[in-house]
Amino acid sequence: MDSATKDTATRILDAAERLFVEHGFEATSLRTITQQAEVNLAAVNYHFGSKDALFQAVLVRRLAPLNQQCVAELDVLEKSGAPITVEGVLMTFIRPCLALSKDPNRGGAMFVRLLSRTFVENHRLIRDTLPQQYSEFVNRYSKAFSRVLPGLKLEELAWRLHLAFGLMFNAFAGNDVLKIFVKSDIVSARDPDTVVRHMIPFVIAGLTNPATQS
Amino acid sequence: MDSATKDTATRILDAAERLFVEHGFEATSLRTITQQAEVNLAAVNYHFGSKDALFQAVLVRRLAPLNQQCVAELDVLEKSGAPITVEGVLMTFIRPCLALSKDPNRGGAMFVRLLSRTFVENHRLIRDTLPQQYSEFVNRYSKAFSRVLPGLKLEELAWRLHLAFGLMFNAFAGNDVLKIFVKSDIVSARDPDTVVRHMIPFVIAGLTNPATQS
DNA sequence: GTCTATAATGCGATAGAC
DNA sequence: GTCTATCGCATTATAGAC
Repeated sequence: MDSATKDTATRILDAAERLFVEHGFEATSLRTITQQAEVNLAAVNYHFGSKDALFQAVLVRRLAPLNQQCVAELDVLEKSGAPITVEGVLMTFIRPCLALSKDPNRGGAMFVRLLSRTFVENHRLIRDTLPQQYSEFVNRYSKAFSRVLPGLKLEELAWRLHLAFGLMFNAFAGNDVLKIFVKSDIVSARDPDTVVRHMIPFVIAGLTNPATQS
Repeated sequence: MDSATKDTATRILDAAERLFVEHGFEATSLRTITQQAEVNLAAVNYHFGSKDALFQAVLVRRLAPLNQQCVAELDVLEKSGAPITVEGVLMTFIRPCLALSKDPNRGGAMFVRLLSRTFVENHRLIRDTLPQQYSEFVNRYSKAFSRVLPGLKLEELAWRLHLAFGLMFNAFAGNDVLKIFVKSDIVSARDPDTVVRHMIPFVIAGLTNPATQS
């Protein structure tokens, strides 16, 4: 669908998504959003009610489907009867994220970065609304990983998942700035396939590591 | 030193550090900063020149010493003659960060979180000034890790360091929000010792992992 | 160095015509 | 649904007295 043919609400969501990830929520004004979306300033409050509500709408538009896809992939895996591995469970999360990252029409790459940024910003809207959205996600992945990592204590498993998902969102976000820690001309953190190719073995190694700090 | 006896510039730096990490740069006003610092509003522009310059001052106040400590620890390790391991190199980075995280007088925990947040926010001031500050840091750690991870191609090493340092800053930041991915009542991401205890084996496993994605 | 007062600008939100 | 105009408020920054 061409940009000019999208309705006003969608044009606002697209522009807001792009600008929020680029400059952050607070630094992005409704005036800039409506200007880039080529709609009237008052349209934001007409369609969404407030800037906060717009932010929430930007998130749930893609988060709900992404969430459902992950759970659906888990369903398929668990009902397939095939032997379930750590990599298998991991890929049910990575595949939908990767698809989102690579789909320009869905503004995917933007959104995954926005999600990562939103976590770090610890935004008030997210603290309240996002945990509910994710309760099934958390429960399903906790159980799935505990099945394929049976040797771990509950606390150890929780910590490894905490670190693993943090790493993956960070990597998907593809921040150029982190490249200052390595040769910046070697690592191109923006190509999703390359990111995932290096991310997977690193995460699996961390999750399955037999050693535990004394 | 008691808070009331600190000079104006220091009081401003302390308040700004705390508020920037709590609400972000854009969402923190000079009015709030000067109010919490119990100094006059005009003092910020007198001592620092602008809000941007204040932000930069907040960062370099702790970043420069932290940087030097890491390099100094690397010096000690490399001149000790003892066999150098991945964990040994890693700890030269983790120890100063951990010390900073645990020193309340240095506002340490606040600062490490601010650093992580600043990376993700990809702030314009950081894109320009921070890479210079870190050029020696990057060179030293690149060489040190290539010595203890001799089997890796240059690109593979760069990616692992990219992922490892991203993970560590993310973990040091101790964002509560990431806990929604795991049982939130088990993982207490705010105690630096606990974070490090779980972080170290995970990172080492990822760095030393013999497997490479086909 | 510290303060008051204020300039200059931008913000989110809304009223009301069409 | 869309638009103009504007309200009320907050912001950074500065001028100038002390």
